[in-house]
Amino acid sequence: MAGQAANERKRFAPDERRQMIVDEAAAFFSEVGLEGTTRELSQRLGVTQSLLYAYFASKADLLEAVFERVYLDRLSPDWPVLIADRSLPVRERAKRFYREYTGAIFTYEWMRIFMFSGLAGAELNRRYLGHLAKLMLEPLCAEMQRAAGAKGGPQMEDIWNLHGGIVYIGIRKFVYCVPTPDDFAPPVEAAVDRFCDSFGLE
Amino acid sequence: MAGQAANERKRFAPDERRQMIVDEAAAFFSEVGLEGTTRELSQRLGVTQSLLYAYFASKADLLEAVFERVYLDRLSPDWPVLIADRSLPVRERAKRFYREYTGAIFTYEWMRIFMFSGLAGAELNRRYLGHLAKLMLEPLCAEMQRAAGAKGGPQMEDIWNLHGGIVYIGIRKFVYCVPTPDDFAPPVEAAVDRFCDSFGLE
DNA sequence: GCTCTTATTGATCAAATGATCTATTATGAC
DNA sequence: GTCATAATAGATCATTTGATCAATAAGAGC
Repeated sequence: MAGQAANERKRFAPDERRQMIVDEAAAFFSEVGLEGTTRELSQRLGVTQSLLYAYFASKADLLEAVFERVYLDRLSPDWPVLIADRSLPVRERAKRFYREYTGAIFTYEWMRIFMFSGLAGAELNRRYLGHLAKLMLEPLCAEMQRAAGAKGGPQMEDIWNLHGGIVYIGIRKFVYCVPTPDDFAPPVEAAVDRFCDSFGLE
Repeated sequence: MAGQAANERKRFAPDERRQMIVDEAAAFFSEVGLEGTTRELSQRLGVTQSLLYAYFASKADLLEAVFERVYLDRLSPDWPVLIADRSLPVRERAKRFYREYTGAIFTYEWMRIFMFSGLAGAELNRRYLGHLAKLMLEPLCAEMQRAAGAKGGPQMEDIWNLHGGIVYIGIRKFVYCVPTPDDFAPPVEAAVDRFCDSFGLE
């Protein structure tokens, strides 16, 4: 059961092989944590451990590549446009944004790698949250304030509360591994609805 | 700078020493993660690594003791009583509960150990969440439904949304290490208020 | 002050792990 | 088919790490 037909040496172009490694590494480290061993990863790739070091100078180097792959392009450039689109009620914009946003990040890999790296104190996490706030949440907050007018809309801390309530669904599912609704859309929309209701937003 | 006056051997009663170890272990593992080494822990205790094995059969055994110490008695028996106390409006009950609950769990140690062990798949986490739901959240949900009457109160998934929005404050602070309000009470109360408002609860 | 119990130390083992280096061989170019 | 390039394997090193055990000495009781 140890090494079956493992001696079939297959040769790949460097770019292709590199991507194979990063892909599998993302899946692997999201499962077992950032301290997963290079040996176990190489086994899952059907490849020698030493091969990893032909593509990455160190394990930290490989992890950095994983972070980049996982974080990169998760924040769609369409979302700031959507949030600023005043032809739609803010409520509808918020719903669409969070439907798409949760669709993008509610995956086993993303949720867990984000948590693992957050706990490890990765600077990348704070940078990501900073971008998210600046590009999506602060504009959303401003749009809601504008729509609320004299009634006084939400402050950023309120927006973070909305955000947290929604993201927590993913945490329950992928970090705590407890049952959640199969379809995320209904609870997400309900959360946005309640939030808008409480601020009297259209 | 290595070992100063480290050869001062101090003797403690077993119970006392055991508690010293568990206390320091909780602080240690919450910082560096569950893969922190027994050697580094023993250094912080000013004690030999082998001493740890005089009190715990294995590292897993020590970790279990840490989990127990961190989780035990976090859920106050007063809370179910508070939640069921119909001499107060549900809104007020919910506020008090979450003020006290966040006061109990919003610590560096608790938040991070809970995350670390959650990611590690610890059964203890799911059991804790099960207890929390059964003893606090489900009764709270029922009380809110009762108070809402014909208007139709929240479902459990709504309660989880309220809960998540509040807990997320602690996650931001202790896991992601990003700025949060110094005083948790205002955002917590605001979240409960919005939630109750949206369900038309007194 | 002496003795006895046992909390604690120091040395050590075996396995695991990140990393390196040379030998091998698959693949494309001609 | 032959050759040269370089992708890959295999062996190996130096640390790290969980765990064990005999030796030591701190502190209580007499």
